[in-house]
Amino acid sequence: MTSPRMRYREQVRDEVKEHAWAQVATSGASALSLNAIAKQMGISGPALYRYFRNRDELITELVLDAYRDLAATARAAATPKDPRARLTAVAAAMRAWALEAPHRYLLIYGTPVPGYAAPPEATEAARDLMSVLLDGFTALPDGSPSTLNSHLDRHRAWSPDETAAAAALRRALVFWTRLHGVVSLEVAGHFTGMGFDPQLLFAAEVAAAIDA
Amino acid sequence: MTSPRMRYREQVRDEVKEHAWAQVATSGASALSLNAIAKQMGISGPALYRYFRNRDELITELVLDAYRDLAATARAAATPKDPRARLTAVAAAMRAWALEAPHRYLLIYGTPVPGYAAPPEATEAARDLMSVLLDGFTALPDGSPSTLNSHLDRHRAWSPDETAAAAALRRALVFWTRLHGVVSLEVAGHFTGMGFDPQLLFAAEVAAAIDA
DNA sequence: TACTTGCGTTAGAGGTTCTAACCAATGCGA
DNA sequence: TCGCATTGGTTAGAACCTCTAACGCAAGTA
Repeated sequence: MTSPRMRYREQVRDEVKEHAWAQVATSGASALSLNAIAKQMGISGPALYRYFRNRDELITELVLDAYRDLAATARAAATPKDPRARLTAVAAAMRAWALEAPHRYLLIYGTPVPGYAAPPEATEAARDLMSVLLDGFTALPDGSPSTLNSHLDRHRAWSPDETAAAAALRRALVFWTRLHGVVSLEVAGHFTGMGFDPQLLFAAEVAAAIDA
Repeated sequence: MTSPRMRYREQVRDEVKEHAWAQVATSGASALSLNAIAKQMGISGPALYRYFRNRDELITELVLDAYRDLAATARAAATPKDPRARLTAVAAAMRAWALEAPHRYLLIYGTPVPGYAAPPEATEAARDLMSVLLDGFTALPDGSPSTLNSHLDRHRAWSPDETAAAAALRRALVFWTRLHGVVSLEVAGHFTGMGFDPQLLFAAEVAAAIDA
């Protein structure tokens, strides 16, 4: 099924994406230029439109790749048997992933392009990530009681696990938002100049979220 | 000191900014076009360069205005005597401010433009905002003990209040990151389609942060 | 009243995305 | 093995964008 043409096509697409990532890393997604990528590859601008319908499609692919990579990274880090240690490891892996390439994280969680709708595959990857978190919390006692529990019990459409306890849903959600709170401020540079060590704040928040 | 020319200049600058805000709200900051603004104002493109050195300078002004407005909004909401009620009110006001104009919030806390350095006035406004939070927590008992406290006590350069207790610093910081965690995901649309009510999650997180 | 300063203009350079039209080469079916 | 459709490259060009240069008019100032 993989005709030589298909193979070549995939190869070129990958090469384009590689250059795109390099450009995103240095100049951000908003400055991504198909023309510049073409020039780097030694071909002429419009040639790229044989491989990507337009700039948005390329960016969408990058977003999707990032989503899937983050989910895979989280899942790969979930090795410890003890749920607490597992969640801690997952959190650390996610932060490391974000710091490794800040703009990759921001491509997912930063300013969205208005009018841009995330493709279904993105929500799928998001669910996959959530299931890693949920897996940790279902193996843990309920945590402190919360009025949120019953609400989430009634609105659990987003949950990757139909049978998960409401308390686990709540804690996974909170884990996510708190982790994102610290990491997103860190990668966006809002801590620079403040003087403290973000790592310590992060660790404290993760520990608190695990017992929330 | 306000010569008629100065007055006119300020008036035009304000009008430009108004159009810029409208454009940011609908198409995001990355799509902001000086040319389009000029056309809307009935003048020709390059004329705007008499008022703003370049596109970046305009955006910087928008960012600054947003920063100051957020800080002022938070301060204005800090009316209740009871510190808990005060912090709750401040949090609600900040969330409302974000939801009122998502792109205004994202202009501050979203994806930063690489190579863009926040002007000193921005950090000033950030400190002002922080002082509102700090004011709430200094009026509250220390909360749960944390290893972070001593670290922050040693790295308190960012604190608007020299004499604030380390525990208050920690809790203000945590309040900020948690609030941002929920609000930023909400305004970026990451909760849409999940089905639950972000308001309830927010309220729960604020309550938890106040007692952190 | 004379003059400097500031604000507007158009022209244009150089960048972008993306479409249209064309051509060569590649791989596939007959 | 040959013919041909498909694919991937090309250039030209339209319609945007930012920003500079050069110029002229109309203000406020001395």
